[in-house]
Amino acid sequence: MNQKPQTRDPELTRARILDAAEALFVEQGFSAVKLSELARAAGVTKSLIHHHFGSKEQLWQAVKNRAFERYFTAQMAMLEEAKEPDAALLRRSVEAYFHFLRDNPGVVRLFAWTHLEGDNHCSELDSQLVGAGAEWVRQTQLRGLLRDDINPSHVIAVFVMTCTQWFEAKCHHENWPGMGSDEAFLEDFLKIFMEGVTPRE
Amino acid sequence: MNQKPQTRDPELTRARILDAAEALFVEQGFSAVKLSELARAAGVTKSLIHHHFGSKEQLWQAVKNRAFERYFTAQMAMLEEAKEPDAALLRRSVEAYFHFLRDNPGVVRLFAWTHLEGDNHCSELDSQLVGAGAEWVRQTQLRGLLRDDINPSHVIAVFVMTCTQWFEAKCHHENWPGMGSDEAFLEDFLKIFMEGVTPRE
DNA sequence: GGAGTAATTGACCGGCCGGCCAGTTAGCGC
DNA sequence: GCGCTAACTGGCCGGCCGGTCAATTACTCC
Repeated sequence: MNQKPQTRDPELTRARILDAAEALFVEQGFSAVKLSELARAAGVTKSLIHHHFGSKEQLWQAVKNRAFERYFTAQMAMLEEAKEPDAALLRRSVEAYFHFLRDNPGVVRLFAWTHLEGDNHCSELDSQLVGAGAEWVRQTQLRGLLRDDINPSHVIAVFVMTCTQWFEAKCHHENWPGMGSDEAFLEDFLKIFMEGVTPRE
Repeated sequence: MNQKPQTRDPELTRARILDAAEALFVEQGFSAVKLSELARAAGVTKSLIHHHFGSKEQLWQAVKNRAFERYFTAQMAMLEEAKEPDAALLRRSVEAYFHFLRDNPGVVRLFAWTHLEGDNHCSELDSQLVGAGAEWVRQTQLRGLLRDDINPSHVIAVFVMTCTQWFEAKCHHENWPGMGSDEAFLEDFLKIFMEGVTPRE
């Protein structure tokens, strides 16, 4: 580093390291990232990374914690904005979740890396989300607005997983014949999903 | 190697290397696997791996090609066994696919590693499967047995993606409150999915 | 203004990696 | 039986990794 005066701002330094680390870990996964490359991207030296985070592994844990905390906070905010639970709200929630993932592809990739390493630490946060969402579905079922022969957690799981996999596998399914755009797929998924969870007359 | 006589069987050697490689690559991903560990698991030396496959990267490509070819062949066989397309056949196909993935967790993981590295080579094989499946859905729609306002490829995509993500994210969602077993989830998914694709009277 | 601390740096280290090389030998064809 | 080739081995190498260490210095507190 030769241009910026060596002023001290440890909080800013930690944030820059975490930002650079997140970008590289999301793109390449833990093992493929080199600390020398990460240091360069963050504008610091490797020693400083060790000073602030201890080790590469601890930095990786910090990146995941920060990202999942952010995800949790954003989802909780959406949940708390929700009005009276009914079928229309469920539909809007699915749309919002789909658009959130579309706008945050890093989240999707981070989940995939985390699943592959068998790390279920993210459940500690998002199980509260799923629990709250399931309670919401249960209330809507009690009011007769959603069919009540389906496990409410499974209702949440179906749309969360379909949306997540859509964005994880984009490089794969975009070559399948006849596949439509993000919005076209969302529309079709909602047709199936909303019809499937609505009680029959 | 000290016990087995050094008999020569290059086909067997290649198969042993590929088997060991697949197991380790599926578990750890390309970057984290060391050739020394792989050689030990295969019962050969590193030099022999280079002799047969050229490089670590080429071995990884060979592993993926072999695995996706196997997946393709198995799915094609199931497609060709299929009787007259109707809603019951769609249901049985979803069940069969779910059980295939349950019994082959390595396939799910290999797809996830492949997606993360942005490799869409697997599309070259399975786009034929999706095309055939979509044509099958289209015929069923024409007969009035499935609702015809949904893109047939999206019908295939919805169940393929939900099933895949269910097994990829198992370590994650098994901690969500209220979640059921594999079969319980499959039952609920089928309730939603089959109701969603069936035409209303 | 000086002492002390923590932020920050650059050099260095031991370990380990992927790949290569020289050598051995199983086995096949003549 | 011999020549030849490809299967197979063990040692070695240069490069690069994660992490450490000694040193510098920004900055705070007294």
